[in-house]
Amino acid sequence: MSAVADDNQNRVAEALSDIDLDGWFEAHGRDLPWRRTRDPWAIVVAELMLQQTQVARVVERWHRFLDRFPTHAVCADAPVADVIDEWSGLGYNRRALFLHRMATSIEVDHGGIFPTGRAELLALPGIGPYTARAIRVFAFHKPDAVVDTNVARILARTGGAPLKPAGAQAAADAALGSDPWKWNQAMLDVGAGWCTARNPDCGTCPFRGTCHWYATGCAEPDPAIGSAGVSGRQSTFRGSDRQGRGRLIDALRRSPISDAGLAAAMGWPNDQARAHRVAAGLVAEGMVEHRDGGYRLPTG
DNA sequence: TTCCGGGATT
DNA sequence: AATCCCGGAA
Repeated sequence: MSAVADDNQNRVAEALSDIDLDGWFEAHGRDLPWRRTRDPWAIVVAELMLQQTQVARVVERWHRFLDRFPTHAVCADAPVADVIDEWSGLGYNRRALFLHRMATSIEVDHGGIFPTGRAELLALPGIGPYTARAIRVFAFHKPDAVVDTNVARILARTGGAPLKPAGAQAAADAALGSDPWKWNQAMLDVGAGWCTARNPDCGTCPFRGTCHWYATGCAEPDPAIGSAGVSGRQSTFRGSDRQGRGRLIDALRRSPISDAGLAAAMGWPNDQARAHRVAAGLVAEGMVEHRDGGYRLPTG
């Protein structure tokens, strides 16, 4: 934690520390399948999926993915195309690529042993500050506090004011309870089910007695808006490069596409230039191969 | 029909 | 700061 914690961080830590989150979790926490394992591979697969897909739909896909790639070694030995294929419908397909590269790195760089250090985890493809801490606490019971957008929203609201980037993580670190696993899972559940972005359920929230925003009658503006780590608005999907990329990857899951068929596959039959530009980006990322006059998913 | 969520990367 | 995906809610 920061040595120069400001008043807002201190308010957050006090507001959170007054609550028995472990007890709350026992009574109200969600019983999710990835909470029944401590296998780091199973947990990292869940965390990557949860970065982009809602819990209800991840459950089935998590089981299916692990049936096909039960260990990082199995995943590393499989063609990248198989992992991208299994990712179908989940969105943000490059995370399938990251998962395959991660599995390979664990084999090649870590002797097949899943690393536990924050720096080693951060160096793995697709793992950032949140996921590194999530692996450490959910697989290895290390005393880390995770800050995703849900937790960041709780921090800002309980303190009653927006936090700066360093302040959000520091406040969570300072508030971390004696059972880090339960504390973090409880925070994620409160953020997802009570302290929601729209229409928060303050009446039954475990923090209603200590939340500074609730004490003000939830006065506008919502302190979570613009606070560090809280996601904001996003660009439209319709007509975006992302949409064309998604269409191409989906087409390539079925069969290779010739240069001549590229624009149509991406949904831009009248814009060859755009199709080839966006496809070139996918090639550069390693999501797609271009050879023999066509595009295909990478086999390596 | 538009809006919303979600962390990592460049 | 912008980009990356898709389904479900509003």
